[in-house]
Amino acid sequence: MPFHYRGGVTDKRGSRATDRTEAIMRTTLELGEEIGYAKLSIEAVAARAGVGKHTIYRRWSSKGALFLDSLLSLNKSDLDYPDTGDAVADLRRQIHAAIDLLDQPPVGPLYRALIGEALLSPEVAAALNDHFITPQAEKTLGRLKAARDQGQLSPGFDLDLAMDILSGPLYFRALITQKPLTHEYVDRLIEALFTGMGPEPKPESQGPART
Amino acid sequence: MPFHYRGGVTDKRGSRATDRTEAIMRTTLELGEEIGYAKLSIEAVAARAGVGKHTIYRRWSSKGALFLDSLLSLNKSDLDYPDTGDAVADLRRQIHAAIDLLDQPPVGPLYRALIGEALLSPEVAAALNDHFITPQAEKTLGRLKAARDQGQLSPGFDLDLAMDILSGPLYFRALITQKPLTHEYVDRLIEALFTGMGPEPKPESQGPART
DNA sequence: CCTGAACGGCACGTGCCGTGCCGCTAATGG
DNA sequence: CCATTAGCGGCACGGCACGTGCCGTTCAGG
Repeated sequence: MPFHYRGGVTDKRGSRATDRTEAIMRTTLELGEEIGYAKLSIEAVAARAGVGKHTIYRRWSSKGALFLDSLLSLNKSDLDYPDTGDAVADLRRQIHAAIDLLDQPPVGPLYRALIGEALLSPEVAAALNDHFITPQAEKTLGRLKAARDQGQLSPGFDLDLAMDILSGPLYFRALITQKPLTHEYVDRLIEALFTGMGPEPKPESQGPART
Repeated sequence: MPFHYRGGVTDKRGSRATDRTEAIMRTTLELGEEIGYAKLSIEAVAARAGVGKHTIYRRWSSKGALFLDSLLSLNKSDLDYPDTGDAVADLRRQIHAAIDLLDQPPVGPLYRALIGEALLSPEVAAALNDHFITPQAEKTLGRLKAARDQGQLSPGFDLDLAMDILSGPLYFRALITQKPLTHEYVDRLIEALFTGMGPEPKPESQGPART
């Protein structure tokens, strides 16, 4: 069931409506993979899905809104965090899972396009933040906070900044410089975050411990 | 003079052609600020600039290409790096200048839209990388490399990773979470990069505290 | 079974795209 | 100084997708 900005919250729609909704989103992803988001048109989705354009416009206010819902409908597992007691290991595992999902085909290119659309459309940006970016960040922040409360991180640990340093470089690579995201890169990033890349040469290279 | 993907490299165009080119780019920025990039149309630019559509299409292959050139034409100083001998201070100064230019109106919203367009158009993405992202990164890498060669950084210092950690969080904030970029934030980021945010409370100093 | 909301199909007006043509302008080279 | 010619503004065109209106049909809930 989509977030569909238009359409009431009541949602007493029956099975027929649900069928249409799912068929439209499925077709959207299908066409999106084939021709790319930029060339995607609501007319084409309607035609292939065997649906009237009204049926789409009744549910979504724009191509971006439709695409956002379609993509998020894939995010079944929702990238939930493990909590094994070892915060760094949990972070590592979760971020590995995130890049495997979000940076690889078929989702990767579509997610990339979705962010592009969000940068051009404030409505899509707000919806993307509310329904994906923020919830995801909350999970990371929650895990970090638990670690701090358990004494695994210093009391003054800046959760938000750590969050940015964990996510920022990944988005920067995926969206801007378009270099590959690998597990190895994530590991280097995490190590750098915790041990620093100090102006003075580091005493020991490997391991999370420093000094 | 624009990069204009179409149009020969010979460029024996006279002053009239240059006048038109500059007028078009000026009008593009003007209209872009007024109604936003998304609603910008080449027809509207042509009309306001008092120019035929051909005159635009002769120079640029797309709205994105025109917009890219128009924006880059503002980047006079090119965000050149100082080299005072203190690498960290130089980095700090340069990044402060960068966010003052790129994240504040009028450039901020336009640059944001440009990246959105780049995420939807491979051609624009390639041109943006070639003409701005990569050159800018090279400058940062060059400054870091000089610092490493001078012994201010450890011999094994990962230049590329440091580059990502310096840029990534800023783009992440500006583009994704849409939180403000302040000099104070940049300072915290730089400190975290070099000193780390260690898993265990740091022995000396009071850690990467906010302040 | 009945009723009404939702639906598919079709058509319409609108806006912008990218291109072709036409007559003019102005920079260039002899 | 003038002839040449590329570049130019203006206009029109076909094409496409948008978003909406209408009409007859379908189907789920009462």
